[in-house]
Amino acid sequence: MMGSMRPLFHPAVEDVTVEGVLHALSDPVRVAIYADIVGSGCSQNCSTFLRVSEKAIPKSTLSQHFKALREAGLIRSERQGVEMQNTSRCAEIDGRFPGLIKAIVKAHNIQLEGNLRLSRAGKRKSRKRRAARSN
Amino acid sequence: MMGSMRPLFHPAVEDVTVEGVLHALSDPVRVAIYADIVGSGCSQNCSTFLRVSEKAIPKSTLSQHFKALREAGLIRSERQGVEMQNTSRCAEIDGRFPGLIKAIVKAHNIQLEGNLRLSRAGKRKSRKRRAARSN
DNA sequence: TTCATTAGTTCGGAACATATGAACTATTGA
DNA sequence: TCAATAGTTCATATGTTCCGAACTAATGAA
Repeated sequence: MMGSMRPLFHPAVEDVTVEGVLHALSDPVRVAIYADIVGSGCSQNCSTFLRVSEKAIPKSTLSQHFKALREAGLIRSERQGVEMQNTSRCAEIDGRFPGLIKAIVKAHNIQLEGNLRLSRAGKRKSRKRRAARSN
Repeated sequence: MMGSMRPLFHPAVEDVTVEGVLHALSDPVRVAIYADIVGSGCSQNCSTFLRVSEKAIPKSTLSQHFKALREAGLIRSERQGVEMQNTSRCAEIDGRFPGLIKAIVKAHNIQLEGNLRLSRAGKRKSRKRRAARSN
């Protein structure tokens, strides 16, 4: 039987807001997913991310995360057979907010590298000491 | 009687996270406040923002917003007599995440201009039409 | 000192948001 | 028609945010 699922909602670029974008990317799982989609260049399906940064994500939660990215205008999701292809809309968004996406993804990668360095060094929790030093 | 209030908590730059920054700035009131502090160059007290973008903000809520900006590492707050001076830490953050803050503030200003243009044009709610066009 | 004023914080509960297991829909291939 | 795969939706438990009321802190005047 031919399915008649309504197509997913995608906002027009003009309706994309800075707050919306920042909120969508303010979740560690979502930035990780998004940075990966942007970085890979090609489209990715949801299940690729059933584990993200060493952590398992339930698929209902993943689905919500993709919805959040989609409704913020960050990705475009299209069904391709049994699975969903998610592609970044960063070119479009860059037209409206030049440099924004690039800066965020870059910052995310800088942070990732820092975390790697720390965990290689053996994570001797120095956070409190640093905070104290700074006030 | 001399007060002995514990100084406010400020994270060290090394502990500032992208997610933290994005979350703090994903609130329309907070980006507006922050963009203003960054844009003005000089430090601002809280009460300056009892109205933000045409809207009154209760002072307890404002206090929470400043706490959020402070704990994300975006501003430094210091008591100066009876009031609080809030200064941007964007130079520090730029050292860790080059270009991030500038891109966000710029995007916020682009969006502000767009809103102005729209409201001058008489807001004939064209959002749905645009969304439909885009999917 | 005591009081009033100004500026901001904290508390508590209501309103809102998010995460996730269970049940569902859609597509494909056997 | 059925099983398998991929994702969505729903209900709800858990978390977060907002905001009025009550509080603390500093200052200046009486």
